[in-house]
Amino acid sequence: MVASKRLSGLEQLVMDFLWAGGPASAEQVREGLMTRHAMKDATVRTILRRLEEKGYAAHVEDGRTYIYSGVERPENVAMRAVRQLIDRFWGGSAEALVSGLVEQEVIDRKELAELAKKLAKKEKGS
Amino acid sequence: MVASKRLSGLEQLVMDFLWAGGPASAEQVREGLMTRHAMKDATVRTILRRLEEKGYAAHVEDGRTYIYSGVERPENVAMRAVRQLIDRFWGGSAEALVSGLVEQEVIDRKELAELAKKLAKKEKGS
DNA sequence: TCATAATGCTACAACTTGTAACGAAAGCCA
DNA sequence: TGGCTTTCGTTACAAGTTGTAGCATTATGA
Repeated sequence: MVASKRLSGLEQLVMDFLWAGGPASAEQVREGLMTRHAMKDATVRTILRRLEEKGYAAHVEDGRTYIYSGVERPENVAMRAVRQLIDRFWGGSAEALVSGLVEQEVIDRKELAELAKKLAKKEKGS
Repeated sequence: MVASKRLSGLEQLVMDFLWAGGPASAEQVREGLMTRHAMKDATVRTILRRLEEKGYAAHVEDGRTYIYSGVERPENVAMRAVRQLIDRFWGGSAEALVSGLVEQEVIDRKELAELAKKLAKKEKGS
């Protein structure tokens, strides 16, 4: 199943935690997010359950404990999100997005040139 | 005000229409979206009103008719969305996003190189 | 003045979101 | 072995969002 439904703010927070920190139990998630967003035990569990329902997370059992992790790698989720934006705003052209990044000075022309060069080399290498 | 709240599916559809087709009356929006999503007159109006509340659209009056249009240019909205993704998934590095686009073959190495060259030239020109 | 067109105001059921209580089962320690 | 603790399953619930629209009001032109 492809994780495609939208995530709420809290759901995003939890997924980010899992993506950044790797697999974790409900309690570990709760502790890890403590400072940024305090929650009761039951609340974290609800969020994790919903993330499973939406297809973003899954768990394996370690004794009596559920260990949750992201189903897909974040790169894939991220890329799907970017593709959607490209389709919606740049008519499907990734080049147009890159141009936009340069025009809006999110990325520097020089750096882009360097990067392009580096990536071109990499091709020969692989 | 900065349009920052999330848009629902239908709200997105309507904004896309306004962005693509320029300013339009409620009736024009309804007709324009007819095939993709039929709605009663009152429904379109509700959506347009909500888009105004959320700061995405605004209207001017033409006689008794309201003409709606996007408050911000789509490029800006798009770029903000992309930036958010970059922060969330690529730790704020636009370069990392571009690398990802190449790795996932959303954009071709050669094309990127061409584009980078073209953009570098453009700089001198401007 | 009467039909028409456009807006304003209000409503409402279904779904989502954040928050959590309560209870059951399963180990662990005295 | 009988609680105490941990962990999960089930259920709830108010507030907000979403899609959908009815009805009243007000200009406007014939």
